[in-house]
Amino acid sequence: MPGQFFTADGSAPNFSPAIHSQFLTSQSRINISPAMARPREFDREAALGNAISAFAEHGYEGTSTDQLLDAMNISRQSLYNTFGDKRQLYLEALRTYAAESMAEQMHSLNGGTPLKGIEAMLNAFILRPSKSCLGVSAVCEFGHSDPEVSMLNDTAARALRAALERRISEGKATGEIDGSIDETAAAHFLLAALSGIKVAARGGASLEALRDIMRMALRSLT
Amino acid sequence: MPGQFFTADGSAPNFSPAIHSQFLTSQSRINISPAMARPREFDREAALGNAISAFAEHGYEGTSTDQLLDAMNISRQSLYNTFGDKRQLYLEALRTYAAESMAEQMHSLNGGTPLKGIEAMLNAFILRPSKSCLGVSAVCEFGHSDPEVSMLNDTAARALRAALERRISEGKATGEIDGSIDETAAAHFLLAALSGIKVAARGGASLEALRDIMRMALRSLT
DNA sequence: CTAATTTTAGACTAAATAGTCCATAATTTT
DNA sequence: AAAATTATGGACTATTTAGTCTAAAATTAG
Repeated sequence: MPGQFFTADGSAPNFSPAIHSQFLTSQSRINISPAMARPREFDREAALGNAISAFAEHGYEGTSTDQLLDAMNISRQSLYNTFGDKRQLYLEALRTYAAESMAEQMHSLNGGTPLKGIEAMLNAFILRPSKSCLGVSAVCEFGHSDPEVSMLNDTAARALRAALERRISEGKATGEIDGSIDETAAAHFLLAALSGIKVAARGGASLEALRDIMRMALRSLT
Repeated sequence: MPGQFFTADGSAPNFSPAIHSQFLTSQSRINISPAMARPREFDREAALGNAISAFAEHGYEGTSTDQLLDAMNISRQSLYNTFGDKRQLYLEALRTYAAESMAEQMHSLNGGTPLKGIEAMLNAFILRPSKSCLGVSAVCEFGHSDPEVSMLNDTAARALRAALERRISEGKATGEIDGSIDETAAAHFLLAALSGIKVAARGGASLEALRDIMRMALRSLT
């Protein structure tokens, strides 16, 4: 099928344009001539997941390209061909991490009653095997000095706060959450409580300590 | 006065042994021979303070020696003579930052009623001109992978939690804080709330948002 | 099979980085 | 004033880093 979009491993073309448009010229993945190329041997998603872990563990500046190659189990050339450069890889890692963790959090948040949903959202992180969060890492490393990084973090935070506000309103309506609470304030607070849990976990806090934090945070809603 | 301890600028000898013993051999600040040397022209504390700001703003890996020189306003040689190397400078910065912020927090915490003290402690960070915290930065950058960094952070956290527990007990006794609250859990929570405020501030949250977080955190105590 | 194309591994490059060295200037005791 | 000593600035070095290039292997269409 000449002229068709193509990915080596047979997976979906995956042309989220915001992500990949920048690579198109240099990679020219559009096939015009007849002969096909050797397909990619590694799993792009898996490699990206390993990059996410590496960056979350050591930060952007603290992760060398050699470390990335090692963690991702791909060759140097594959990294640059597939992900552009270190910064583009980082931005894609952050974008992907934000999307994935957002999906998980939304899923937890929207299950059960409003209060149970909020509890599940906080608890989801506590139950996670890895205790490092690329989002918090990025905020701490860059503050709001890097516009692209900030944009990704701000967008994710805004979406999560909006979802929290909706759930809090709902909880107020059912009486599960104190009617005098301001939704915006509570949403800010719960996001901060989640960050607090993440920082504590990153510092080596016990599961019991993390549960303490969660329980006390929930107390403020009733 | 031969054989006497000496600091160039006439300030106190400042031999907190835990801090400086490591430099003694390489610096040999003990004066035996008669002639005196040129005194240091820069203010050690001020230079260290600037290093703290630089590290807090960009992290350990993200701050180059050139950036440090620039921020501290000293020469390359002075940095290495006075502080050892980049890592020793970082550790001293972290140690000094921890001591100073601990002193401030203790001061706020122990003023007024227990609840007012806790509020003042949280509010102290909100009111601070600089919104970056070297402690949180270090935890996020290194997790608990670096023993020396971890030790400094853990010690500071333990001390602050102990102080919080005492104040919470006091508040329970006076009835200002709900008697059913577990001191340890509440101390864990308040420290996490402070971290949450710091991460939010680092991400560019408004003062109003930070106050929201503080108010909601205090709500959980009553 | 052959041609076309891309992956992979590893050599290579240019820049940045941490840390050292050296000559000069400055300061204090004798 | 002279000697001793140390701070300073800048040149210097060795290492690491991000990123490029090359050559061989692999894979698929024709």
